[in-house]
Amino acid sequence: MTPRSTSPKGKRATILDVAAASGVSRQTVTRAMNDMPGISPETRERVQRIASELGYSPSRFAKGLVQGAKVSIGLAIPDLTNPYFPAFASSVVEAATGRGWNVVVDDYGHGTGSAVDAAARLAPQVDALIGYLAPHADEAQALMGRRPVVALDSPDAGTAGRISFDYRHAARLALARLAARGCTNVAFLDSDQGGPAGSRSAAAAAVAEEAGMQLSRFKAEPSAAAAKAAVALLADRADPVDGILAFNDLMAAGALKALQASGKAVPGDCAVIGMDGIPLGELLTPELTTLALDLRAVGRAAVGLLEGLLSGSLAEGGTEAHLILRHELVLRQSA
Amino acid sequence: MTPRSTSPKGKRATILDVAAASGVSRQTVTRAMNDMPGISPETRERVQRIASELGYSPSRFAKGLVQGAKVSIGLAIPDLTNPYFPAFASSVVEAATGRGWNVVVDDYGHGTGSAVDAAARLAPQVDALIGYLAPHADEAQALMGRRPVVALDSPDAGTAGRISFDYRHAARLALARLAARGCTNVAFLDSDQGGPAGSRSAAAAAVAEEAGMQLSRFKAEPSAAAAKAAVALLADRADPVDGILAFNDLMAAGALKALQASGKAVPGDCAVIGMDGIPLGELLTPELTTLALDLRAVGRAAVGLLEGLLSGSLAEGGTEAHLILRHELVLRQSA
DNA sequence: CGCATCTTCGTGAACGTTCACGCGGAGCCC
DNA sequence: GGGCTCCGCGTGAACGTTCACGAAGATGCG
Repeated sequence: MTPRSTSPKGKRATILDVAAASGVSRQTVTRAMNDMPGISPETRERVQRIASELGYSPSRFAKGLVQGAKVSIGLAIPDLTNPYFPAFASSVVEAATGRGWNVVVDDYGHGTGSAVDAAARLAPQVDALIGYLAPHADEAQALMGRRPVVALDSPDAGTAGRISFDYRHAARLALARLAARGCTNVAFLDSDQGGPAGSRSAAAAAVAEEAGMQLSRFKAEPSAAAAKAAVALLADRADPVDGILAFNDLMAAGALKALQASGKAVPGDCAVIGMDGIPLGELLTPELTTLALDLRAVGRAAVGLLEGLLSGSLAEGGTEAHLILRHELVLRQSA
Repeated sequence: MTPRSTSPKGKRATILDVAAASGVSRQTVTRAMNDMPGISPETRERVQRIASELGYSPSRFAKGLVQGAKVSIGLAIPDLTNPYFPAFASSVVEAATGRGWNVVVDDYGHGTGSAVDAAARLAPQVDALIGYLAPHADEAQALMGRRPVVALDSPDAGTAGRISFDYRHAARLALARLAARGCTNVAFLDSDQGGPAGSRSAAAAAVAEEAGMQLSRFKAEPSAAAAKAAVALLADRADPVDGILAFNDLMAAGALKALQASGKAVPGDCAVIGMDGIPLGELLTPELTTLALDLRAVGRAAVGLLEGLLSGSLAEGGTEAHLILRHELVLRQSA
């Protein structure tokens, strides 16, 4: 098949190998491979054929070194298994691809790693970083040096860019809805992770206080299974809750399962509102009312912010590179 | 803050800038940055401080060029929005990270792109490729040249590695279950995408024929919403189906919604079996019986295969680098 | 003191590619 | 035929880093 096959284990073919085998110079090989002008069609085709036979593919390092790199960004995500993050990642990848950038993904959720590990892995590989980095956003920025970092949900981080969410606004929408339904004993089903997680429940607590509503708080791991177990305990109490606002849609899904298992009607006996608006919500029974985020907008915003920072058009200390997005209440069946 | 700050728009600081500012040579800077021996603690610390002040971060291209690259692999995925793929991607990322590799993700589903576009974007950036590439796996391998490609669900592709699934086995499990439940009018809810998609329905048809079962076939886009719409039409027919085997879990979820909307009991009036075993299935009502894949095993297998191909320990033409995985029937409520 | 040894640091070379420029020959016009 | 342009192609330089080696000074030992 291959006339002069380099040994499978030997060094990769370089442009010089191709040049020698073709009887031309480096530059002509370059012209052939990159479809540049200044080369005869026959030569181009011959060189391309020989390159293919030799299994030559140009070194991305050499190319990047001389050409000034294609931008590649890192995406640090806690857990691709939680449906929220792929939805977000998808929009980031789309926006980045549209700009001709590529995306290196690191999921630091499995194992015992933290966001810092992900940042450390990504830092030598990328020109910029987007990620859910709390509570280690500052360390991540340090690892990246001058290169821009966009931290999500870390409103107080010292990163070049930030995207956070107006949880007060979200809590207001949700609690108003629950109040309108006549709920009087509402629980916030919180994540037991530290970090910015707290801001969701803190906002809910503050808003409840403002509104004179009573709001209890329960914690569980931010997974459907853990939420289900936690709500199962909750449901059998003497003083049952009649409304649940969950940390995220996954936990809300677990809550629905638990309520259903204990024979409670949703939203009749207990209304449930989720948070973030992942597509999963529509498939549940009953369909999940949720504080939805325009997930594609989040990704677009993150990449757009990064673009501004990379190009330097956003002043570094001057204008705030801090976007605050708002949730919107999507009414479905569960509340 | 920064004594001699390079202008925000100026070229990035190089190792020479750091060397000059520190009054030492390139090599000493290298030693300081990489924690190599042969440098005094004071010098090391001083150089590191100055490097940090200058915002210096080493060029990954220059580094890769001289050191022989860190492996980075491409992951081409049709649609991160479909929960199956993140589940798969997650395990690939985990396995790759464990080996010190990094993963460049390309989602070619949004927009009008095909797997070829993804491969073309990834090819200059990576040392190897994993992906759902059908029906263009061969073009992808061509774009990658000698570098190994592991194609999933493309059993006949000419790629260096392949991972495919024993759909006959899966169909046998599912149809046997439906038959045991007494279903006599079973439908296969198929994806309308071409490619290897066909092999799922073809296997089901063949197995049904063997078993003397009747099996009709309906197509829809492989999304929950489209499946719901398709099944809604199905449900009102004179001769209603009493069992549905779906192309994937997402379509099965849509089917559940449609049946529920038309007042049919699941599994009483119509049993439903999904395919692939994504976590979503457990959250549905009724919980979805499905042909589950060990998703983490799939990712591990793909990365492991790639490792063998990269190291050359798998002969190129000799032993088959083709893994065939089997689904397993997970009984839940829907069938 | 003489010599070896260790520590600390610097210099040439190399990695593989593209960019800027230069050179020879063919064709054209006057 | 002289000069011009255009086509096809080749040569030095540069990108930023690390590797291999060597040099200068300090230290130790007999």
